[in-house]
Amino acid sequence: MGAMKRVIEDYLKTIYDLYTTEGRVTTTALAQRLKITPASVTGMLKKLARMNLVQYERYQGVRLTPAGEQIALEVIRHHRLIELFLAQALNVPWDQVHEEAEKWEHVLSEEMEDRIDRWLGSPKTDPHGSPIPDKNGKIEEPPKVRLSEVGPSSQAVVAEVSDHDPELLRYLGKLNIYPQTRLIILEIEPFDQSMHVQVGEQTHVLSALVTRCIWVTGVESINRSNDAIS
Amino acid sequence: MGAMKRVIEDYLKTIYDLYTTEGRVTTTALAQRLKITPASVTGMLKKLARMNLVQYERYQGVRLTPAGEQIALEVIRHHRLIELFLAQALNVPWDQVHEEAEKWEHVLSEEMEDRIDRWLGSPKTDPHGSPIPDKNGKIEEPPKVRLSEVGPSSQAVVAEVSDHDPELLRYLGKLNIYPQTRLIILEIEPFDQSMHVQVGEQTHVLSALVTRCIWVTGVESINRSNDAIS
DNA sequence: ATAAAATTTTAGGTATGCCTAAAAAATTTA
DNA sequence: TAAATTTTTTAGGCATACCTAAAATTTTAT
Repeated sequence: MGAMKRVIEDYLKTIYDLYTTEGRVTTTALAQRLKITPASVTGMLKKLARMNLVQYERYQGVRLTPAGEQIALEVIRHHRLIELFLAQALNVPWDQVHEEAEKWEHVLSEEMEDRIDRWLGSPKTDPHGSPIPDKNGKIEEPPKVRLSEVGPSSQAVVAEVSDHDPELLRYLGKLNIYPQTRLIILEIEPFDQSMHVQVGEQTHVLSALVTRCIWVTGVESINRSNDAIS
Repeated sequence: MGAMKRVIEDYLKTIYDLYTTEGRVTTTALAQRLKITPASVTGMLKKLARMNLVQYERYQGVRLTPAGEQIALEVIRHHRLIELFLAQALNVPWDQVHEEAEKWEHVLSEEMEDRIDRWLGSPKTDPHGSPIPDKNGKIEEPPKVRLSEVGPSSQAVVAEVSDHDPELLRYLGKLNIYPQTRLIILEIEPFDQSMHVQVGEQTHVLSALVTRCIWVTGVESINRSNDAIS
């Protein structure tokens, strides 16, 4: 039982991701993410439960067991190390590294994982700012909020950016918005929540669709009457 | 028809290899290489024939069609580029690159293939001296002979070394025998064909098992009475 | 040339991961 | 709270790549 390594790893990784972002992992959500039918998901969850990788009760959703979580974190570590390696070693643009890492993550040996980690100097985050779990599966999730939650007249630093849509990443790249970039939130249109944001010397207007995909830390409001805004 | 990319590519690659080294590709030989039963091979060959990747007639062995050969050469190109990239970018010892490349070769995108090729400067051979097919599937096989075929009192240059056995590669590494290494064949024991070979300043005795795994070019006999051998 | 041996194929079967359609359970709405 | 809706599961199937055992064919030996 358990021949198709790739499939199992994709289930566990996706369950981990849904659990940490949504809180609850439903059959339908998994089916959508994995692009298969809910019926197939139910069948597979039973198998994963028999392998002690997930805790599953009918109609109650799934959770990872410690064994399942360990595998999920290993795959995520692979994924993020590969993303950063592709970006740094081969100069692959940040909007392309995700798709490739989706495939490489399942075939990377421990030995190569270690070598890549050493080559990169044991990095803490990938090109999108996502934290890289360490060898023991420990992952540091620093507190962060969506840019869409930040009020006007404040500043913040980009922590992480959604990595699934290459189009979004190319757009942000054009705007010079990357992890670590300092943003100044000038004002917010009440009508559609679009946000006037200053990046370096330039000002951009970001739609709510975009600000929801950007996570920031170190939010501070700018109270003093500002000298050179107008 | 044709879901399991990895399996198909492994068949085609193995057929290509057996065809170029043995001349004829039998069901049993394929079964041994792929570590499955001959019955399974027969079944798969029928499928590959229906996909127009091989030419197959019962009891007559297989050959690749042009379409099959193209895929085989693409996989081989992936494999050898990856081997060299691992060796050069990550310092992976030459006895370990093969195993990793066996897995990576099936998940490498064209885009990354190109990037790796450019990073390496469009190399002609992999770490074991095997020629790397170009983008169009053209592969240059320079004439070469097994070291075991070379007579005594001659010199030659290592062209290629069998890459399947890590143990052998570690042994050759210890002896400083790599592609491009100049060898001087001093004498050959008539009893077991073991060969006295000079590498740089050192002399080693290589068993026939080893000399059959080393391919050389530029064989020249050394006729003049030599000054400093004894 | 025929018998013996080896190779290859056929026949029938398994596990896997997916599917559709229908039934069961949970959730939402009125 | 009951009815309507949505979600989830069950039941039954399909293709894939593999297997074993037996039959067919080819090759080798005498």
